[in-house]
Amino acid sequence: MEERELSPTAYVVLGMLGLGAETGYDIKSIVDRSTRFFWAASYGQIYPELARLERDGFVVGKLAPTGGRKRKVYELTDEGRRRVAEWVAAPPRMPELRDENLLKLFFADLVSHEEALEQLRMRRRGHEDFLGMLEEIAARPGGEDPVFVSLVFDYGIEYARWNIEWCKRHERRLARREAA
Amino acid sequence: MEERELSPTAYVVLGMLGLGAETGYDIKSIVDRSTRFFWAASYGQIYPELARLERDGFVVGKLAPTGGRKRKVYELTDEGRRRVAEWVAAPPRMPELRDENLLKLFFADLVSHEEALEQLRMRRRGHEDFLGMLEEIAARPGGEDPVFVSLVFDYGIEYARWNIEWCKRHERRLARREAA
DNA sequence: TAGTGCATGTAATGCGTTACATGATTTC
DNA sequence: GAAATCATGTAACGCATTACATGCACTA
Repeated sequence: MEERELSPTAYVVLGMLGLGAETGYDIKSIVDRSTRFFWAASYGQIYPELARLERDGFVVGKLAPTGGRKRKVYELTDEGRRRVAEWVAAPPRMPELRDENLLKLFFADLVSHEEALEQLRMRRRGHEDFLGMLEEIAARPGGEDPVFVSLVFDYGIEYARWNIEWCKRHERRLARREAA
Repeated sequence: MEERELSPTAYVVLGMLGLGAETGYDIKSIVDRSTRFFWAASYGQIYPELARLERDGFVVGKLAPTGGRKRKVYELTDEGRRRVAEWVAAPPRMPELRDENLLKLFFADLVSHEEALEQLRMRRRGHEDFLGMLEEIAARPGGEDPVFVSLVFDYGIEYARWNIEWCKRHERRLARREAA
């Protein structure tokens, strides 16, 4: 009996249930405040994924309407819990990110030096906005997050700061070079 | 007349031709030594994309076999050149990376503290290997790269180093916490 | 009563990977 | 003579986004 491979998004669903999410809607809104920056998920994935995971016995759902409003709450089964834990502990793959803005920078030799430098500045501003957004989320009241949840949140903040510094440094360098 | 939207991968193809690549094979091997780390591309995308781009007038290809070996070299048209340049100069989107390993870390509260810490260590090692790979590529002889090509390469190296430091810092912190 | 938030889902389309299939040329 | 590299492509499948469609509950 082969174990079906699960997609990262399937693990997001399982993981969020593990951390206390109850409904599909729940999962989506938690994702939007947390993992979205390094792993997004849409309703178009979440609901069908919940159905598949239920079919395969990784989660169980029961109807729990609030008044006349349809609502289905899910829980991990032991099997589901085992699978997420297995995935979490498994060795990571080679880092491979997907950053369209970096791609633009890579090809910036195809435009004028001034436009290229401007792209670098825009990248910096993008990360400044990103940092602002994270700080706003951090400022919102809310219960204490689990250790690794806040660790990763902290990663986001530091990542943004590091990017801002990196951009500034190279903005200066390339501006000097232009003059020289 | 609406302008067809091009995918980031279409821009990779156009951009690589702009930087001197000639064939589909060429594009793939340059991608594998450069943008792969933040934007990969496979033959299954590159060849059909070249065909579409030719159909739409962004590139022109001509057959240029080497001996009996089939070979088609492509060039940007003015229109193609205009489109890449436009894309390169356009404002970037909100940063959004896709990092499965960060996802694992995010859910690490679902496993034991020891396993979670080990995941953090594995992340560090992953970035150490990544750094090693980049340094090896850097050490290989090869002509001078364009300014922004080497800028982005440098980004990769610094990104790896920053990640290693970040992991080390938090490994120490979480190890202390465990003792306390 | 209008707007926002809670809640569930589907359909169309497009993006991307993997595996497969083929064959010539160069280098060791 | 074998292995690596150059070279082109297709087919199947799965992943992900976007837009659409629906409707209840709460609050200003």
